[in-house]
Amino acid sequence: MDRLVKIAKALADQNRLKVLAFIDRYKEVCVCEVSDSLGFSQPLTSKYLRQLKEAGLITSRKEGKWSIFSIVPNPLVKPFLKELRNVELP
Amino acid sequence: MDRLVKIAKALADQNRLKVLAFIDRYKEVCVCEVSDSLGFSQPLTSKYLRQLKEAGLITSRKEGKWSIFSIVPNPLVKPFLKELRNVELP
DNA sequence: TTAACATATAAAAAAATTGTTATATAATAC
DNA sequence: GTATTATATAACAATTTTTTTATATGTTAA
Repeated sequence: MDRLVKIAKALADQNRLKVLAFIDRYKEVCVCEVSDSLGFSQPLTSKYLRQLKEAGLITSRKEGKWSIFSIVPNPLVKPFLKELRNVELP
Repeated sequence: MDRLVKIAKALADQNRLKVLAFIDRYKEVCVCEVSDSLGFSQPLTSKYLRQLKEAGLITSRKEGKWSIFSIVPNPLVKPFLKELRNVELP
C-alpha cells in the first residue's frame, strides 16, 4: 500500500506529470532537455526527476556529463500515460 | 491534466486508499461503517469521503439519515483497486 | 417534542510539500 | 590547470494538506 501511495504522490502534481509526459514522448531525455523545454529551473527539474525516480516511475543512467532518464513500464501508471499523450507540450 | 492531478491527489494518501478499498470491498457503505471499521473519527471519515467524491472516484446517495457511498468505475483507478484487493482491512 | 443518531462543515494547529536560492560535484573543453 | 557545462543537493520561505475540535443540520425514535 505504501508503494501505491508513493506512486500516486509522484503523479499528484501537474509539473511532474508534464515531466513524465515529456519523457514518455521522447523516450530518453537529459535534465537540461526537460528543463529547457518545460521551462523549469534546473534544480527544480532535477528534483522532479528524483521524485519520479524514487517512486519507481522512471530510471536513469549516467552518460558522460549527462543523466539520461527514461520511463519504467508500470501497469498502475500506464492509464495515466495514455491520457497524458493527449496533452500538448511545448 | 487537472483531472489527472485531482485523481492522483485523491489516491495519494494511505487513509483515503483504505477508505476506497473498504468501499470497493463492501460495495455500498455509510459513513459510520467506514468510521467504525477503519477507526477514523467521524469528521475525518466524512472529509475523506468528500475528497474521494470530489475527485469522481465515488458517488453517494441519501437514504434516510444515512449517506451511502459506492465506487464509480474509472480506468485510471482500476489498477489501484486491483492492487488494493490484496491489502488486509480490519 | 425531546433525545439520540448520522452526517456535514468550519476553524485552527500540525505536518508535509513546493519552489527558490545558493552551493557542491563531476565531466568535458580550452 | 582553468573554465565551462550538466547535474545534484541543502536550506529556507511559502504554500498546501492533514487532523483535531467544536458545532450545525437533518432524520428517526421514544
